[in-house]
Amino acid sequence: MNKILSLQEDIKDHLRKIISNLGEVGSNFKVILEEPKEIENGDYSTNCAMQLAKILKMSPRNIAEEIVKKIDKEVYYIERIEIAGPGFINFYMNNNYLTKIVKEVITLGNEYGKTTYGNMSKVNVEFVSANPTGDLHLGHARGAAIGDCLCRILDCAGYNVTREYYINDAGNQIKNLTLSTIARYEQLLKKDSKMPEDGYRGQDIIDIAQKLFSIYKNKYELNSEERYQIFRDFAKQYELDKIKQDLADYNVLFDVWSSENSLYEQNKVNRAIDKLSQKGYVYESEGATWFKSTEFGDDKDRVLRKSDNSLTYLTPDIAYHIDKLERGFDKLINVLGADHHGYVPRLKAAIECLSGDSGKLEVLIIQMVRLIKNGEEYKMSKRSGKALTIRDLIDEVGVDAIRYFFAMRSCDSQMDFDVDLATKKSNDNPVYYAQYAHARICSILRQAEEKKLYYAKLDSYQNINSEKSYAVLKKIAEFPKIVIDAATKRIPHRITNYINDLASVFHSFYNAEKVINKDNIDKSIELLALVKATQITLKNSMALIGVNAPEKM
RNA sequence: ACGGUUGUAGCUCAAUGGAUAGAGCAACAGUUUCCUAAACUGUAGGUUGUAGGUUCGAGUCCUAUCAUCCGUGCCA
Repeated sequence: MNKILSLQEDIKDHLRKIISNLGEVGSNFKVILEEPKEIENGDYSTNCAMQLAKILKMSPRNIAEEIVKKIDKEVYYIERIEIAGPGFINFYMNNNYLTKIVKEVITLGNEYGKTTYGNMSKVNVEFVSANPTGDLHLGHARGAAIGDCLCRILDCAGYNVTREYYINDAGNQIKNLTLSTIARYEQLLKKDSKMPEDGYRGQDIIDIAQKLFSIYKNKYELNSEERYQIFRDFAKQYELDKIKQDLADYNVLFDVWSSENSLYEQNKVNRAIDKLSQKGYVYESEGATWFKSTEFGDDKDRVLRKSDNSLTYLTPDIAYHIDKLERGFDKLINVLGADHHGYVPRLKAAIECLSGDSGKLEVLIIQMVRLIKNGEEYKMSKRSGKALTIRDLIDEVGVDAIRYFFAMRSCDSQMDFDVDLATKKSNDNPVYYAQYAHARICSILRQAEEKKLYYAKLDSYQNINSEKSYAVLKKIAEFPKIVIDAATKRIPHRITNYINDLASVFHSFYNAEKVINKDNIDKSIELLALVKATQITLKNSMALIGVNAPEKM
C-alpha cells in the first residue's frame, strides 16, 4: 500500500478508536474517509458524526466537536480540522505529506498501481467466444475491449487471471458454414448450386471456396462424407485463424482456446446429461429430452436433446462450465452480449444442479452497439454478410481509439458508434488527450536530459508546493485505489475516467508552471521528479486499457 | 403481456447514499517572444423522464408510471 493510502487508513483507525471511546456504536460501524469534490471542503472528510447522531442520541455537530478534540494532528500530517455543514469533519492536510508519493512511484516504476488485493485467487474470464463462421464485428469489438481491459485490471489488482475463448466448433452453425462453403465451391465449378436457406453469404465464404478450388480443382465435385469433412475443417480453421489474427491485432490475447468439439471427444457432454439425469432432473417429452431447470429458478424447462436427436446449444455449454469449475477457478466471469442475457438463468440452473457452485459464475452483460453511418442506423447481419468488421474498424479508426472509446463507456448502457465521427474527427477522440499528455511529458524529460538535468529522488520535496502540483500528486496517489475499485466492481470505464482526470490535472499544471528553469535548478529537478511520477502513472493506467503511451506525437 | 438494461446540459457521456450534479463536443470570450496550442483559462447552458416513498441527506435505494433497447426458440 502506498504512503498516502496507508496514511488514510491510519487516520481511519485513529477515528475508529476515538469513536469507540465515545460510547457503544456496534461492531459493524464503518468509518468512511472520503475525498471531497470541492477543495474548500478539505483534503479528506468524514461523515461519521452524522452517522453517529442516531446511535449516540447527540447532535452531529456536538459529536464532531468531541471527535475533533481528540485527534492527534501532528502524527497524521494534519494542518487543521474544520466542522462544516450538517456535521462533516474536514481535514486540511499539511500538503508536504503528498510529496512522499513521488519517490515511491519512481522507485516502483511499472509496478506502481499493482496490489495484492486479490490474493491471487483464480479468476477465469470468458469473452468474445464468437462462432468461427465469419468476421468479428462491432459488438464483438466492444466485448473484446471490455473483457480484455477487465483482465488487465484484475491482474493489476492481484488476481490470477485466465483469459478464455470458447469455440463453438461442433454445432449447427458449423454445418451451415460447411454447406455454404460447398455451395460456393460448386458454383465455382459452374454448377447451379443454391446456398442453404440461412447460409452465410459473406465474401469470406467465397474466399474459402476459391482456396479450396485452387487446391482441389474439381476433385470434390460430387457429394461425399470425405468432402464434407475436409471442407468443414478447412473452413473452420480459416475462420478461426482470421479471428485469432484480428484479436491479436486488436491487442487481445487469450490464454486458453477451448473447443466444444473436444468436450464431445472427451465424452464430457454425455456425462453432463447423465449426471443431470441421475439427480432426477431430466425427463422425456414430445420426443425430446428436457432439463427441469424450473426447479432451479428458471422460467421454463429447457430442451437438452431435440427430437431430431441433436443437442441444443445449452447442453455442451453446461459441460463446458462444469469443466471450467473442475479446473479449480474461484470465479468464472462470462462477458456476454445483451442479446444473450435471457440465456443466463438456464445455464446457472444447470450449474447449480450439478455442482451447487452457480454463485461462482458471474455474468457481465454488455449492451448493444448501434452502428451509425451517414446519420442513420446501419443494420448488420452475419448471414447476409452485411457487417462492419473489426478489421475494417482497425484499418479506419485505429486500435487505440477504438479500445479507448469502448472502454470509456459503462458496459450497461447501450451506445451508438458513429463511424463517420470516429474516422473524420478522430483528433477529438479522448485517447489523444491522454496520449498527448504522455508525449508532452516525454518531451520535457528529453529536453531536461539534454541540459543535463535529472529528476531527484528525495524523501521530501520542499519546492513542490503549488495547488496545481498538489492536484497532480493527489491524483497520482489515488491510482492503486482506483484499480481495486475498477476490478471489484468490474467497471473498466473507471480507469478511462481516471486517465482523463490525470491528463487533465497535468495539462493544467503544465500551463501554469515551467518545469525546466535555468534560474532555479533546485526546483527544476524536483518538478522533474513530479513529471516523471506522472509519466509512470499515466503509462501504467493506459496499459490497463491496452492503449499505447507514445513518446512523441 | 412478462423479465432485464437504460433515461442526467443542444449532442456523447461521468458522478463511493453526501456539501454548489461534472467533463468532452457544439456556442461565446481570452491565452503562444516561454518545456509540444492535439493544450490552458473563463462565460453560457439542468425541475437528473414523471409521481410518490425510505433518511440527517437520493441522480444513486424502494414502489408506481412513461419512454428506450434486449430477451421470453426443440436458434446460436
